[in-house]
Amino acid sequence: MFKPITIKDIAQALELSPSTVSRALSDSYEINEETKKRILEYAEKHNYRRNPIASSLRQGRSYSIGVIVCEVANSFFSQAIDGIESVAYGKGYHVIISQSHDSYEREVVNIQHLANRAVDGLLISMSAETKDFSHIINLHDQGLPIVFFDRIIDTFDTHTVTTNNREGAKKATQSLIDRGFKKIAHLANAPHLSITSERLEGYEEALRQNGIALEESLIRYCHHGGRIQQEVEEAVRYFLALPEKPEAIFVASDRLSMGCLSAYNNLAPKDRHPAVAGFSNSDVLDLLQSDFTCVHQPAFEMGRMAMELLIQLIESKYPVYDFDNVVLETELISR
Amino acid sequence: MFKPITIKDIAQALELSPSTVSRALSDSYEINEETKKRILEYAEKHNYRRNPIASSLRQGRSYSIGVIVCEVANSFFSQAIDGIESVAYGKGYHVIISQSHDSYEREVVNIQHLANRAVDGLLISMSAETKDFSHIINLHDQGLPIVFFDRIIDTFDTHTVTTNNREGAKKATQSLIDRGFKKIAHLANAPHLSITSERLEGYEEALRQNGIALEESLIRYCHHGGRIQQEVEEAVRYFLALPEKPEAIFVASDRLSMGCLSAYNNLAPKDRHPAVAGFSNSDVLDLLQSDFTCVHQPAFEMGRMAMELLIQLIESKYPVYDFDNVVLETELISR
DNA sequence: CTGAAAGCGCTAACAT
DNA sequence: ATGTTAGCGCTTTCAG
Repeated sequence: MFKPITIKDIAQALELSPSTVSRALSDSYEINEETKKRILEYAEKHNYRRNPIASSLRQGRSYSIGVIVCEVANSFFSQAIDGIESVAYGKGYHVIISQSHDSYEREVVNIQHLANRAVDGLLISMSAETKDFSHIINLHDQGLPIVFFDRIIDTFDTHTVTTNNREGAKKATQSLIDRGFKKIAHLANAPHLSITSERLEGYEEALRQNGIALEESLIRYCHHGGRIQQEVEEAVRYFLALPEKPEAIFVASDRLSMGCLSAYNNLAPKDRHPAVAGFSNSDVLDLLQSDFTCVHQPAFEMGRMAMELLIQLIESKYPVYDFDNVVLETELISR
Repeated sequence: MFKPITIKDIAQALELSPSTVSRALSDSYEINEETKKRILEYAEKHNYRRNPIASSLRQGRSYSIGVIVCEVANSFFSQAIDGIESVAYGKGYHVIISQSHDSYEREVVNIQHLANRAVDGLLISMSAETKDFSHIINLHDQGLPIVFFDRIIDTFDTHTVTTNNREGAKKATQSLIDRGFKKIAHLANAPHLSITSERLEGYEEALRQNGIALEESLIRYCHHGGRIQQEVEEAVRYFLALPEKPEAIFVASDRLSMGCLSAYNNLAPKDRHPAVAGFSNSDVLDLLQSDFTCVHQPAFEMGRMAMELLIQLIESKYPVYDFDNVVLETELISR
């Protein structure tokens, strides 16, 4: 029904060859300024748009990259995506976003889908459920450039962008200790995530340095990253049922904080809510609980960096063997 | 570096022609079951993936659709996207998400980008800032299928999916009246949005039916849809400075509710906060203010429907002149 | 039921 | 500085 104008049409109209037109449109130095101007003007006037599909097929590149995150409705990831896009658009790349919803199955399907869709590279933050990495390793082995951010696989030779999770967790826990709390619980993410163990370490270190004994019974994991509110509620019920209830909780993520505060709201009167500190990039969570202290990750910057590293990989003429593992610092926002 | 296997490779290996292989792979009835099986098995074994770019070029279709929303970090839109994806994946379409951040400029750029990127159709929810629709009209005139959802342009002949905004607003306002409030303000979205006038109508209707005089001075618009927190704060300051402060506010959107509650938190002691009811698909807003009554839109369903209508347009053999304007009901969730 | 051949729109090596 | 030609991988007439 609608037939866009092609390079051939322009060539015909201007009595030139398609190659000349193609070159002029990509501003090749070989083309006479005069001719170039004529072509550009004609193209502009007739609203010519390069057909990216044909171009991709010819060049073997799609100028699009895929992003896999657990969900976009999450402050951290939406900010990271903004960072990714800020770089991508500038360099002529298109960003295709895909959500795993922290489900292993959907992650596999989506990654296949994207790879299949001929993206030039992948930006991945692992789903909480994923324990088997073969679907990613396969693609990587086949030569698809991949950069991990936030939730990484450490047994993987490629660029990564993370935050200093250990230090962030330590700061958050320390802030609770400074407020006089001793019995500090930890609501953790899925155990096999990179961020989980790092944040756990920071929590433990803070306790140790303050001479507080670590109690395993005060640590609860959420195997689906809080995707299922029930698992968070169970953890909260557990805390509430303890003979010695925690005075404070260090929560590992935004989503968990949300679920945790919500569960306490439902299950216990306000005066029995513990103090909470946790990782969060939300701009509303502090409203929920006015004394909510949060560890803020530089999400935008992380997205930016990850995208830049990915483009580096994609555009490198030679195989890259030297990988960057960027670690950015967190910021503690206390009230 | 990485060279995927092609139809030609399979044809060569099996001593068949590429056309036979192609047909077998798309399960054509013309192909001998035996041959088909051989081909499918070989393809499977060698991990063949159809090159979607070549396929698109040939077929003149990309099997991808573009979605433009103001932002994904918004419960309503993220739920709508889930709905869109649920249909898209089932029908073999790919979804490319793009955010306008309620900025006219970004909306134009992104829509161009998507159209340029050869999507088969567009699912659009207008940005709050957009008053000039020519960028969309152009594409539509060129034959690009477009379906609007939530924030529509009514002077546009195509399918639309919305909620009954008037009725929803009326219910929310009525709930405030039922709680005994008489002086009810309205914090509205950008004035030129379709949803804004409809929700305003509902608000006015509820007041009228209860014999409450409409006071223009109690209505404040946020021209950037609350994208700029400052504009929300200004409105709240305005309400707080009124000689007769509103006892309750009907807020037009999630984002505005967030900003509004946040602003009150910062600007006034808790006992001076008005009751609030508003449109929202958030699962946390009620935690902010326990008596927050919200009008919930069937976001997932809206996304689903919009996508189905779009596919209908795309796959229709003949030009479509008969358009559906689906209106779904809202649900009032009161506390 | 299978094959040959053309072509989607663009680009790049190889002329000239 | 411009043109010729071939081909990316796939689909689809048309022919057998």
